[in-house]
Parts: sequence; structure tokens; C-alpha cells
Amino acid sequence: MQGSQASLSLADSAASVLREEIVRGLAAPGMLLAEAAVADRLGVSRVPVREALFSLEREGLVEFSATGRAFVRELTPADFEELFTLRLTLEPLAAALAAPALRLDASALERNLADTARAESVREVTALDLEFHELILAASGNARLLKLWRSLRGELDLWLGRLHRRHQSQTRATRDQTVEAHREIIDFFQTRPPAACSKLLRHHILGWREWLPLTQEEPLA
Amino acid sequence: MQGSQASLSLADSAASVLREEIVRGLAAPGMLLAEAAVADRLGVSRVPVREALFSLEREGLVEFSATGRAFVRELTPADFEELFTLRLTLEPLAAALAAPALRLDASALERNLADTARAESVREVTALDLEFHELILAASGNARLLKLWRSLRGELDLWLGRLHRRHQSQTRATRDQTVEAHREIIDFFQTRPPAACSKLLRHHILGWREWLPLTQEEPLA
DNA sequence: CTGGGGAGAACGGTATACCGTTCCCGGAAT
DNA sequence: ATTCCGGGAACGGTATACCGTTCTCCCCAG
Repeated sequence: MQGSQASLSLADSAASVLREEIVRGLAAPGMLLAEAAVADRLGVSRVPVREALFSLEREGLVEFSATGRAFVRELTPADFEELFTLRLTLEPLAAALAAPALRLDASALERNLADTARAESVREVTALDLEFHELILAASGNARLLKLWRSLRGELDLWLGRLHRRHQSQTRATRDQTVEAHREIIDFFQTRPPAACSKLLRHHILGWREWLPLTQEEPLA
Repeated sequence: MQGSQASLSLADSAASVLREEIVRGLAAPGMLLAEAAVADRLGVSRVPVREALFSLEREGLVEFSATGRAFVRELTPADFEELFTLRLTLEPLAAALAAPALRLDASALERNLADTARAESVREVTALDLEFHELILAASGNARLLKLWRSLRGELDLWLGRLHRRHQSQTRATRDQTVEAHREIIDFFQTRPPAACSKLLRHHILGWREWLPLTQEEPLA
């Protein structure tokens, strides 16, 4: 599956365009996203843009000033810590809940893993990595849990994009490491009880943070 | 700081009105909330109503059909289980994170407790109860954690409103029980380590669920 | 009585326009 | 040079209008 577009509404496609621009770093952090300007640039009216901005706010990519102006989100190391803490809580829970279902059918995870093994850029690996985790959340059967996780995903994309842009990560090493770790996770789901899967996820995320090229440099202009 | 109103926007006030109607049960579950009809009724245009509906969707009080029509949320017992599971995860985490701050200053919790002791209706107790928990989330220092919890609060209000409307709960018993439990929680924060506070919150929530007059009757027309 | 089809009403998506507020920059006073 | 102030441009909040789609209900055929 690659499509996922299906966004017939201008609001959705406007959100897609802006999301892409923000995550790729084409829109500088702190930059004003004036409704009229964006609308003009995208060739639509302000209404869909307005909705798109609200969506992006929910995703954490945009923040509003007290007077209602939208800006590209600024990220601080503290923000990352918050995200990390929440992943560390939500994902092990999801793993425990999803274990029974994934024991019966881990084919979606397997497909993702196969795709990851073929990935040819860090960007691709990162996207598939997040997708892998989202599959576990989805398999948890708790729709709200998945929704909460998704509300964090935009910021995650943003962070990873910035980090990897700054540090030219090694594609091969990144990919192999990801594949190996995910392989182990799938095997756990197939053979170990839910509690073990939960703990493994926790360690996986701890390791993920360890591995990230985190530095407290300036927020990147 | 006491205000917090400041909602000059029609969108916000429209959301408030609708929220109140939904939580109080004046708007039946499944009822269509047509933009034009609501706008007409509230004496505003469709634009602010539209935004209000999106806000309420984020709060879980409204759901959209595939074609974009807004309906008052229908709740099933499974929905409640999801909420319960998430509280059971998020709140102990928040308690652990908030413990250091609350050890230094639990005055907000104390004030809430005093108010609760004076409450004269189940509705009041319930509102103050949720407020108590939200104070802990706020004290965790993790803004996103608080945001996640808040995104569940609307549904919680909705559930509790329905349950208590159906079962005429005893005000005095409810209040005394709540005060006692919250008293213990505050004391833990003052004297025990974060891990103990975390566990207590977990038990508190387990007890809360136990106590609720849950029944699998029809979804209540 | 039941199922299918069509017409009209209902509804949401979007464009455009207006208004009050906020923002920003330059000039004047210190 | 710095601060304060004012005015015009920029921006968001809202109202209104139009259009295509979806719903709904009734009528007709079986």
C-alpha cells in the first residue's frame, strides 16, 4: 500500500502539502503561516486552509498564537523528552494488548519488515519504522490508544526529519539495525506472552532514543 | 490567574453550548448536528459552528460520518473500557512525574478537596473529581500528557453524566468516598516516593471503575 | 406488503467579502 | 541612540452565497 491519498477535500490536500513542507524543513520553524498567503499560494480560498491549519495543530506541526495566528512549530529538546516519555508508556501498553492478535496474524508486520529491508534511504527507513510501530498500535484494538499515538506522530516525523537532515546517517547501518530489532519484535509476538512483548517494546524504544543523534544545539534556524 | 474564560470567539462559545447540551443529555446520542440548523438556532453563521463541531469531535463528543455530517457521539461499553484502560496507564505515569512538584506544593489539590467536601450534588462531585485528576496531570510537567488526557475528558464527562442520570447516586456517600480517597492521595504525594504515588493512582482508578454503576443495558435512547 | 427508483430537500465544501483587531515599522520626542 | 507613539497594512473572525453531493421519502412496480 502506498497511496493513502483519497483526499477529495481541498482542506485535506492543503494539509498534506503543508505537512510535507514542514516535515521536510522547507518551512522554517517559527515561520508565520498566514491564511491568505497560504491560500493564495495553493490556489484555494482561506476556508480549507484554515481547516488544514487546525488539523496540523492537532498533529503538533503548527502552533497558534493567542491571537489566532499559525506558526510552524518550534521544537525544543524538552519537547522531545515529552514525546519519548509518552512513547515509552503507550507502546508497551499497545504491545501487551496487541499480542494475542499479532500472534495469530503478524503478516502486516512481516510485510513492513520486508519493505524496510529493501529501503534505500534513511528517510524511507524512518517512515517504515514509524509505520511498523503504528501497526502495533492499530493491532491493540484500542482505537483511542491509536488515536493518541497518531496525535504524536506528526511531531515525531518532524523531529526525525530534522535530526537525519543534520546528521547524514548511514543508510545501510540504520536499515540493518532497524530490521534486526523489528525481526526480534515480531518473533516475540509469535512466541512470547504479552508481558514479554510489552517489555521488549519498552527496551526497543529506550534503545531508539539512545541511538538517535540527539544534541542540545540551538533549535536549528 | 482565575479567569480562563476569555472566549470571545463565537466558535468557542458555540462549542460550549453544544458541549453542555451533549453532556447533559439534552442532545440525544446519534442525533444529527446539521451545521445550518445549529447555526440558525444559535444565531451565528455556519463557519463558527463548523469549527465548534471539529473541536467537539476532538473531544470525543461528536463524530463525523464519511460524508462529513456531525452526530452526537454514541457510546458503547467497549468505549468505556478503552477510556478506562487509558486512564489506568496515563494517570499513574502522571502521578509519578508530578510527585516531586506536588510534594512541594499540593495547595491546588487541597483547595479542590475542600471544594469537594462542600459539594452538594453528584454532578458537582464528579466535576471536582475530574478536576482533581486533571490537576495531577497538569503537575506532571508533561504538556502533551495533559493534552492527551484532556482529549479523553469530554467522553468521560459524557459517560459519568449518563450513568449518574440513570442511577440517582447518593450525594453524601459519593462525596465522602471521593474526599476520603483524594485525601489519601494528597497524603501520599506529601510523604511517599513517586512510585508509591503511581501505584496508588492505579488502585484509585481501579476502584473508581469498580464503584461505577456500570451496566450493559441498551445505549440509552 | 415489499423492494427499487427517482425527485426534491437537506447538507456540507468552498469562494468571496467585510470588519475589527493586531502587528509592524517609521518618525518624533527624550 | 533609545523609547514611545501613531498610522497603515496585514491578518483572523465571521457572514453570506453558490454548487455538487447525499439523504430521504414517497410513489410505483412486483
